[in-house]
Amino acid sequence: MPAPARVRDENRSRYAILGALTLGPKSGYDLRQFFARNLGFFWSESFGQIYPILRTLSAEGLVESNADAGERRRPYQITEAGREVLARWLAQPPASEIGRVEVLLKLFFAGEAPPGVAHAHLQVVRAEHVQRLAQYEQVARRLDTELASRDEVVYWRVTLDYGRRVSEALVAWCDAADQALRDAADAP
Amino acid sequence: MPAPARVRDENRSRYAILGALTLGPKSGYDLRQFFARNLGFFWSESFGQIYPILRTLSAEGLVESNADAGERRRPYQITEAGREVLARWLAQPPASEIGRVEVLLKLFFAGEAPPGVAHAHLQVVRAEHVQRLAQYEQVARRLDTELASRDEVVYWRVTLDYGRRVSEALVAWCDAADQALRDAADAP
DNA sequence: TAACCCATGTAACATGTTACATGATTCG
DNA sequence: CGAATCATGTAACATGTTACATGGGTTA
Repeated sequence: MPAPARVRDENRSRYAILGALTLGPKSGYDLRQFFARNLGFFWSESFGQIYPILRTLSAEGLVESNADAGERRRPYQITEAGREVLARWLAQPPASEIGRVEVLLKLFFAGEAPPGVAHAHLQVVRAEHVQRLAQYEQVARRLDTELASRDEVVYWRVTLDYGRRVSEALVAWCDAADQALRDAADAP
Repeated sequence: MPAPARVRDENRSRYAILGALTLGPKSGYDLRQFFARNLGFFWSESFGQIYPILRTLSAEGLVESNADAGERRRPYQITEAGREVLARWLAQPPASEIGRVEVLLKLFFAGEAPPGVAHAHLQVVRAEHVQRLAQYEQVARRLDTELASRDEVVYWRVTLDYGRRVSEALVAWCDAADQALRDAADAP
């Protein structure tokens, strides 16, 4: 018998999965797609997390599945107990982000790198956020049409707006930073 | 004999430590403080990482220490080989950030939470970034005075500016999001 | 001398991704 | 039928934090 995959209470992936299931029953495969398609830039889950967590959530009675083991698809749905556990977590103050921003590490020490490296990195970051902004516009259109009537749409718009504002700020930052590097190179 | 702590080439903490050592010799304790004080919002390292990594870097000849084992302080300095390895890493394109933003997860599913939760979360985030902005101003003053003459200061300013712009964008986002939630509550 | 910071280090745990194994189904 | 995709699942690895153990130095 394999050791039961212990999953602590604080594990955020648990709650991400419970949250996704409030929008309708989903299999492990569906969950993966849900995160990739709807929250890709802010959250992701891999199969290596999803399947074990679904099993423990099921053992705890927070989700359930009608499908028998071995069946082709095993969609899970959230239980009433699961909704309560989720609601409690949602109400806790959010942990502050202590992100590790690789490009900033590379820029901070860019004096050790060949010249031009900082500029190249800024171009990469800029292009990425320009592309994100385009994708956000697609999502915005969906929120204004097919999803506009849903109660939760205001929360989804707010989430989207976070992404838009951050990406806009970072595009502007890339431009300003590039200019600052040029100025410093001109007047040494 | 304990199994040697394997540390892969791609481990970013290695390079963060090498980078910090380009600014002068540092012990494990110093390194921890260096990250906390200078890069706290963008990068952090814990002792559990620092000490084992210092040992492997030393075994690889990328850093060295004059102190004997057991001495009170063991400051390490980067070697020429270390500088080369670091420079190679710095020149690689930065990995794109696939951050997991807890507050966005909580807002996305806030329809499942008691009313008022979203508002409370936004206030927490707002306060945090207002505070960050104040700290950034302190750093800005140091960059304009004692550190102004250093060659690398332009890179440090750029790093700081990233933080400023993101925090400013997020304060504005909190205000706008709060307003949007109020509007939605008024006109249901 | 007791309390507190400095400093190094380890072990246990938590969390997460990647790569693989396996097989069903669909579609050209 | 062969290739691609759907779908579940596991094992190995990578990375990281937290909590603890240990002891030297400083100062009230």
